[in-house]
Amino acid sequence: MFAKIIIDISHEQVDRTFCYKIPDHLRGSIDIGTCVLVPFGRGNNVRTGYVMELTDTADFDPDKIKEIKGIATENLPAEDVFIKLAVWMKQTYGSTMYAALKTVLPAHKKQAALKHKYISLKMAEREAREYFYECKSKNRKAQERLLSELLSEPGERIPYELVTGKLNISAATIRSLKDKGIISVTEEEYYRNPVNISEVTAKKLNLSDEQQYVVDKVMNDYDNNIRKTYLLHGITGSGKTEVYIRMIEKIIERGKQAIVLIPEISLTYQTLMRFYRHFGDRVSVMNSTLSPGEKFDQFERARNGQLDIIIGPRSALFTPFSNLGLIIIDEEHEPAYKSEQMPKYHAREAAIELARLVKGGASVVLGSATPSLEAYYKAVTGEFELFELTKRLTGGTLPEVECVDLRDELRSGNMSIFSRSLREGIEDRLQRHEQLMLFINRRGLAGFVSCRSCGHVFKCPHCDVSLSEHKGGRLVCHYCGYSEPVTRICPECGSKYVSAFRAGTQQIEKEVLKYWPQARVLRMDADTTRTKDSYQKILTAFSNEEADILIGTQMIVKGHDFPKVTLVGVLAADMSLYANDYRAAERTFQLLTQAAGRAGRGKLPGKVIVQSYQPDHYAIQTAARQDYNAFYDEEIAYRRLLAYPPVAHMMAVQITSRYEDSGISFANRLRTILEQPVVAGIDTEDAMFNASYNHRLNLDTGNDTMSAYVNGSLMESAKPVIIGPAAANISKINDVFRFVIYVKSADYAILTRMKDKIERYTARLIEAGQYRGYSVQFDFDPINGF
DNA sequence: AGCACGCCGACT
DNA sequence: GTCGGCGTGCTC
Repeated sequence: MFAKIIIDISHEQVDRTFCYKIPDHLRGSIDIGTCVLVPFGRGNNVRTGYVMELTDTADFDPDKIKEIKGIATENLPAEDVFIKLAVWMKQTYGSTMYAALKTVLPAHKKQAALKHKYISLKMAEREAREYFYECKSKNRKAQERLLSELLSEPGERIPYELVTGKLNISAATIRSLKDKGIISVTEEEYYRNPVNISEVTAKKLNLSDEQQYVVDKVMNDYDNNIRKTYLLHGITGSGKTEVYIRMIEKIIERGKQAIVLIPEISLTYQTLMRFYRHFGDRVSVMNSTLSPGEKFDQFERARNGQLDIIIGPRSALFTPFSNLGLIIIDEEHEPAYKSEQMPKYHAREAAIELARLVKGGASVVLGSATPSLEAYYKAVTGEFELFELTKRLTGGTLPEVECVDLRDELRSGNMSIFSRSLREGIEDRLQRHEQLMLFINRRGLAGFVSCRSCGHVFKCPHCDVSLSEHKGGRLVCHYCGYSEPVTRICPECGSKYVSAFRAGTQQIEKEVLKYWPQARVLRMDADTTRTKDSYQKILTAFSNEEADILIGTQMIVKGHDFPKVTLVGVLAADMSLYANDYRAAERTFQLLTQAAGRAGRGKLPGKVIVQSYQPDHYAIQTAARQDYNAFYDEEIAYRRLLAYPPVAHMMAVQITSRYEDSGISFANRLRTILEQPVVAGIDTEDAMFNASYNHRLNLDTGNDTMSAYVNGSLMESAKPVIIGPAAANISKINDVFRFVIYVKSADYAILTRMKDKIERYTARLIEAGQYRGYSVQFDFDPINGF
């Protein structure tokens, strides 16, 4: 009957839906996402708009509702794809259509001028001057202001913004002067380009057999019209970037364009330069430091065919190329690919969906030295094609890794943060004038509590995650709400060395200077990198050997070459192991592997010393051996056992409330909604859900052993498991209380259905005016805690 | 954004 | 009274 439509005007005041009637002859051909023509405003000017919602009831004065005029046919094909992507996002991750649309159409917010408008005199100067005096005498103040400005510099043109801004002249005044032929408004298009290199200077490197195989396979598939997702698992230094560049070259030869996603632009400056040197001004970059205008212009350049490649963070996915052929996601495992705003989409999944939606389809290439469990799982099960790059091209050998047991150190009376082995190593490097890095793993510093004598960590008995110490003197589990009182005596060994372990970069710096006052130390953490270029400055200084020791957090282990570094010390490697989420081991492995990859990149052999209280933990052991497959096997078994992603899926229902009590009771009400057995016949959607749900539960396992096993394992967890509500990880922000319910199921579609149920419930509450001070958000397969 | 409505000063 | 510029507010 009615359609809620977003009008295609980039202005905040009309940035919402308007309700229109669907005429009979258009019924059936209008769906969510359809681009329609509608009369808008007092003049009933026809504008394009996007259908966001179809409803049977109008929430507006029926007499004032206008009819949809028709369907916009000359719509940009790229835009169409993005509307579909927005619909997919809304359905997959749960958000308003408007939020999904805003995410996907960044060009929609056109704050910056694509064209610069100028105002100049059209009339001859003498005539204009006469008119100016006329205005003066007739008290046409606005016209007088404008003309006086124009006549002060005849022949000059004044920027339009200056006229409407500083001179405070309304558009109506300008229009009337223009209609009288006194002034003319000229528009000049120009694009800002953040890349200032236009020469192609890179020389072609010879690919190794491994690299060449990947390029050939992907391109052969492409030419044979096979579109799929590839996972490129290549150890650090195995030349992934060169593979990307070669594939992009070939995609461009076929008249297609490519998107390259990278986690954080500031961290990969060298990589960026390689792309610039290869593709000159056919490549552009998108990142958060660009102004909205620059961002908009890059999208326009892409739309107009001036670009072949865009490099940027996850939002670069929404670049409106007309013939997208390839999407590359570098460092695919990085958590930055998951959006923290609604819709909480994952760039990897969104890229795959986008590749499916674009005309002719696109290929997706994921690259990482330490692939996410998600990607590797899909590679193992055959959904992605796996490539391995096993040889280091940079020549350096893999470093020797030594694991130190900090419990032993304590037992032999060493209370310092440096083990004897690490101290010797530092001493040695300082004497030989070689460089070293000290890496503190600060992930998961939420205050896990452990025994420094035996390494015992306090864990939740139901969830296998560590407990966090809360102010109230209790240890609390953030997954299920379990809590127990804090004890200061270890239940395992009876020692009194139980504490929430904390250590920061400052303490390490202090400690270093205590032992080696002559050492030149650089420290890199959130404090020292607050200003704009400080990050690059510190790295450059260290690279120029202005310091002997670089101390830092995660930041220092990402993809930088320091040939003089021969020792990397990892202090407290297990800090991130007991973060209270199921991805703790995966993150630890990734960080340690990256840290280890920093040593011995030049001619000198490297050494890594890993200190931890749990040196036997598989994440530490496998990272020390640089053995991804062994890590994967252990980790996937754990995920399977506890039905965590990627084996099963997990939906976090995140609830906020102004009041603690009503928040809890609201959360509990949501739980009962989630628990309710779905009775067929209540409504079609629920009936459909019920059918698919039962169908999935009764599904028989196939004959094939592998798939039978996978299905069998999935079968057990297809029935949704509801955990909570519990207080969120951060239980209160700005006096708003936060709660979370987790639902696990092997079947993503079941979770989606449950999300829809909640959405319908909250919609009903809103209608009844009983939804005061709450908000509900969804996070599927969450990466960041709530 | 873009349009019309209505207020207000100036002129018949 | 009337004409026309200019600011304001609304758009299904």
